[in-house]
Amino acid sequence: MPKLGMEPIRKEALVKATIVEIGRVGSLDVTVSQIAKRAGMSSALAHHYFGSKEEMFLAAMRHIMTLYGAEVRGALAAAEGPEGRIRGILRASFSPGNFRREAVGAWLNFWVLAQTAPPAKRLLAIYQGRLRSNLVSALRPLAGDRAEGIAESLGAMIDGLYLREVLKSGPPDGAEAVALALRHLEVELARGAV
Amino acid sequence: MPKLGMEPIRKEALVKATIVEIGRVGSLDVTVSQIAKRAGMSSALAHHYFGSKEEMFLAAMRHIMTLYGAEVRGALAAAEGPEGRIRGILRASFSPGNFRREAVGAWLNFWVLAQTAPPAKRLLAIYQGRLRSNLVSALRPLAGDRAEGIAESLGAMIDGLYLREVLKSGPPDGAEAVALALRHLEVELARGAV
DNA sequence: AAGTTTATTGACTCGTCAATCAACAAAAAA
DNA sequence: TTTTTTGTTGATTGACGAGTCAATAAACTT
Repeated sequence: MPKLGMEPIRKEALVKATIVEIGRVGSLDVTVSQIAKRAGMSSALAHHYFGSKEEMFLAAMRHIMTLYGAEVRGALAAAEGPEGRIRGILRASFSPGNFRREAVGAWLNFWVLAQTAPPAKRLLAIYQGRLRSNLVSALRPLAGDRAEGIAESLGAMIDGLYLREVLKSGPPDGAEAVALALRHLEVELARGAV
Repeated sequence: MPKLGMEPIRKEALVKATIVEIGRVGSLDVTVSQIAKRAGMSSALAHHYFGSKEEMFLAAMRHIMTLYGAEVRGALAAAEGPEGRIRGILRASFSPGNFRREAVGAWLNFWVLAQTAPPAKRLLAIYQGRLRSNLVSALRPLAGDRAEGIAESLGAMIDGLYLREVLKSGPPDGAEAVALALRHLEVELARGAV
């Protein structure tokens, strides 16, 4: 039965199952067996490919970040002018793919892990650095030396909206989140113009 | 040796130890033994007084929220005018007592729990309701029917700043957080005036 | 004095789960 | 064809930890 070249297929299945299960249970307390079962294999195989549960979760987060990064790059390429670029970043942040329950739940648990686990901390730093740099470079032409500060507060706003998304009951509403973030931005820029 | 009337003393010690240990370990995976040890008693006694680990953690969060609530009430009583009231709420949110590492770490883990544990969910809803109502009533005279929207975005901002606080390394800096939140507010209000 | 309530803990139960291992199967390489 | 590499799992290990319990003791009640 063993077909060759299963590794990437299995890994992808595990990564997706990890996200689903963590979203379902709401914490990192999911067992490897649960994840493996959802991915259609034994827990031993999951360990075989990833070595440890933490490694599995980190791979899942890398996957989420990769998708997000691709969406941001797409939006940046299509955007016209600095303001369009910022709108693009924000819309990507709250797009249905990234702002869905499971992904946001994964983020929440990732934050917990990043407090103490160095690999998670590093990964988070990379992500935050990219977001920050994207925001700053788009803001620079609009806000000059206020770019850093605005990027900072926009970043906090985005995180806060993610957090509220996990905590609220009811269906996700990316549109409202984008609206709030955009209003914040708009208002900051308007202030600069004054 | 048993002195009577130990219950409140033990409970308080446990509540404080819970916060410290969760802050130290960074997750809810602290053992009851660790907490009990820090509080200077056996784990059996901790179970005797609280029944379960979750109950213990909820008591810790109630404690944190009580302190915060007291500080907010104090600030509101001393504040002059609606804008002063909002500033008071924000300053209380980021005061050294509430914005310290341990407390913020406890919040992060509380959010995780509130995703799924109904008692935590209820407690969070109560807290969020109070914050929202405080903000809205202070904002009403300044922003009229935009009060709800501003309260919403200010709330998200506060959560986001808390989150960033746990994640960043280095000493806590409540002052900068207040500054960011106040700027956000100021800018929202300025926009209303236009 | 006898009985009850409160405080306290060491020892134990019971369950769970990450990680490992031995073993089996099929494809590819030699 | 033998050997090696890749895929796969059931069973097991080993550790850990929440919650219970029996037992001990001091204080308070009657």
